[in-house]
Formats: sequence, C-alpha cells, structure tokens
Amino acid sequence: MAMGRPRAFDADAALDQAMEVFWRHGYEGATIAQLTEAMGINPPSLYAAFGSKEGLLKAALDRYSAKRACWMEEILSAPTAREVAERMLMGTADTQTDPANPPGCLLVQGGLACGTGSENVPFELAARRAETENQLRDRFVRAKAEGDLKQTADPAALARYLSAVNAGMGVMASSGADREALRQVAAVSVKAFEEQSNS
Amino acid sequence: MAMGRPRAFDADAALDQAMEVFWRHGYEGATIAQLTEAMGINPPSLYAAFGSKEGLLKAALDRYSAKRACWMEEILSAPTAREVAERMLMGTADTQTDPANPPGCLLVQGGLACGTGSENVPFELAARRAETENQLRDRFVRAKAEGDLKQTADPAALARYLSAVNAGMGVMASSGADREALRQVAAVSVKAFEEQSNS
DNA sequence: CCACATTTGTAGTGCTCACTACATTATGGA
DNA sequence: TCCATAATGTAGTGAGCACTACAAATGTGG
Repeated sequence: MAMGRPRAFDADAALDQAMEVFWRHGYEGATIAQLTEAMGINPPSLYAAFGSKEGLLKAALDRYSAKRACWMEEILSAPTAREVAERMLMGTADTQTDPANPPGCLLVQGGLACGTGSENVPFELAARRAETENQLRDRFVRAKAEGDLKQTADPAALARYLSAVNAGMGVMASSGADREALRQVAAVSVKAFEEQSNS
Repeated sequence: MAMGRPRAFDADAALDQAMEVFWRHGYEGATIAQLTEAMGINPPSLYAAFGSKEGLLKAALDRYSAKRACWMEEILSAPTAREVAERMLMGTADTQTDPANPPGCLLVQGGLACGTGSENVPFELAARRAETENQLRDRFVRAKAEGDLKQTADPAALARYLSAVNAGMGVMASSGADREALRQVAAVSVKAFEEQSNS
C-alpha cells in the first residue's frame, strides 16, 4: 500500500521550539501563530502531527520530561539525602537562569490557573511536578532505611518541601531573580536538611 | 453644577468578586464576561470605573494588598525571626487552603507568564511579591541588630528564602495540596531558621 | 421644575483566536 | 507508470475576545 508524502520537518526540533514558546508565554499566552512561526511550519502540519494546541503542549511536556530524566538520575545518585537536596536546588538555580532557556520552570510558568476549557492544563503540569516529588520521596525513603536520615524524618514531607522550594525558585526566576539570588535560596534551604541528617 | 447619576454598585464589593475570578482563572484566563457577571455589573460600568481589564486587575491587587497589610503587621510583630517565619508560613498554609478563597496565592496564580500585550501583568504581580520580601528583609535586619539572628546570617537571603517557600506553597496549593501537606512544608522550612538563630 | 453630568443596559464593533477545507505536491507499492 | 496515501501552503471559518456607541435613566445644583 502507499505510504504518503513524508514529513518535511523534524518533530523533535519543532517541539523544542514550541516548548520555548510555552515556557515564555504560558499555555494561554502562546498563540498558534507564534508556535507555528517558531516551529517553522504551517497550522495544518501542526494539527496533523499533534492534534490540537493541548496535544502539542503534552508532546512538548513529554520531551521536557525526557530531557529531565537523566538529569534527575544524576541527582538521585548522590550519596546522601542532603547532597540530593543540594544538587537538586543548585542545579535548579543554574538551569532556571540559563540564558539558553527562558527564565523559570516550564512546569510552573506553563499555567497554574487557566480559563474555562483549559482546566486540564494546570492538572497536566501538576502531574509532572508530582512525578519529581515522588522520585525524591522514594530516594528519601531509601536514605532513611540506610540510616542517612534520622528515624524521625518524614521522607514525604522532605520531598514536598524540596518540591515547594523548587517551584518557589521558579516563581522568583520568572520575575527576573539572578543566579546568585537563587543560589542563596538553595543554600538556606539545604540547611533544613542538616537538621534531619545523621552527623 | 450637576453631579451626575450616582454609581449603583459598591466598588469594593465588586473588586472582591473580580479578585476571586482573577485568582481562580489567572489574568488571561479570566474573561470580561465572567468578571462582569461575578461583579453584578455590565461592561460599560466596569470600563467607566476601572478603565480596562488591566486597570481592574491593578485595582483588585491594591485591595488584596490592603487586606494583607494588617495580616503582615501581625506577622512582623512576632518577637523573633524564627517566629516571624513560622507565623508567616503557617498562616500561608491556612489562607491558601481556606475554602473561602480559591486555592493558592493571587500574586502567583495571577500570571507568571503572559501573552504579547500583557507583559506588565507578571511585572505587576512580581512587584507586589517583592514588597512582602522587602518587609521581611527589614524585619530580619532588625532581628540581626537585636542579636536574635547570628551575625553571620544574611537578612536579604533569609527574606528571599521565605518568599520563595511562600510562592512554592502557592504552586502546591493551586494544584490541590491540602492544609496538612502545606503545614508540613512550613514546618520543615522553619528548621532552616533555627540554624541561623541564637539559642 | 429644569438643565446638566454621569451611570446604566442594550446591542453591538473590529479583531484575534484555535482550527480547517481544499487543492497541490511528494512519496511507496503494484 | 499509475494509484493510494499522507503532508504541505493558501486562504479562510465561526466563535469568542476586549472594548464601546448610544440612548434611556437617575441623580444634583439653580
């Protein structure tokens, strides 16, 4: 049977461009015109490949998550809970102020509150944030079992805390905080972990 | 001379309703139709009183800030820096999950990233957040002078930290975190202050 | 009671939005 | 070579957006 005309653009490269537009303007602030221009394609190609604006966002988020996965692996491989926290927050300070990306975090800026009809966008972003939090919690459960965290420590609470600080840094970065300011926040945050660690 | 027909609605009550719509849907997600319906007025009344959608947001933010002012006064009157932090974050945990309001924080949900033409909305919100941060910083400068904080403590960094955690809690609350979860975050966060406190 | 100033409700305005119809072009298989 | 299939570029589509023209309504000062 026939195979049809082949796609003339690289879907991953196009998704990277779309990701940046969503990152900079949020889901609702990003227009199809801006997206197609950044992706270098026309609307029909976008809809053929991704179905809808929301479908495009999900595809961009999948790619964002995939890119982040190896980064998280390295963080979680740190020997102690304290070091996991430090790598995580210091890494966040760097990436959220990296001029190669828009400032802040896509999972926060993308849209915390949306208009009627886009209610699942905040949901979708929250689910991705929760994924990171769960990874952290599992890591801290292990840290507690290994005696790295005190027996009184609550791994879920610590993961939530780290996740909250991470999101908070995203808010700060989105409003122009520089790398040094974010590193200060990270440094103070990590102190809360020393209280929960053995030695 | 003549004074014209008097306004038939209470501007402050209308602003409270508008505040809630912006809070729940964000600036861009809120439509004039939703706003006018919630405020119980028609578009011409809205534009006569507030000039534009952005003008309405600013007026709502002014009212939000005014309401928050006395709350902040009480927080800042706490005897120690540690207690300032605790009151602040515990209070945030409560208000951001108060069923009387939409979940989260208006200054965060309102819009971190906006579309072309609304660039100053994120700016405006950031300015209001910075106000709180400055109040905290001033309070911590005093705490340091009073010997309540260690001489090695950085008041600006601590204020930034508290501001970041506050924003992070807003992100969590917006995605459905319950009061207990936020209180856990607050409790962990406060531990970072004990490191910086004398005795 | 009357001119005047301002608000109100009705009913739109132009514009931009996400999305698509359609003819064309480019491939693989028979 | 010719058909089936699918992507592309052009040029829109209806819907919903922020905002407003206009006339009726409602108050004040003289």
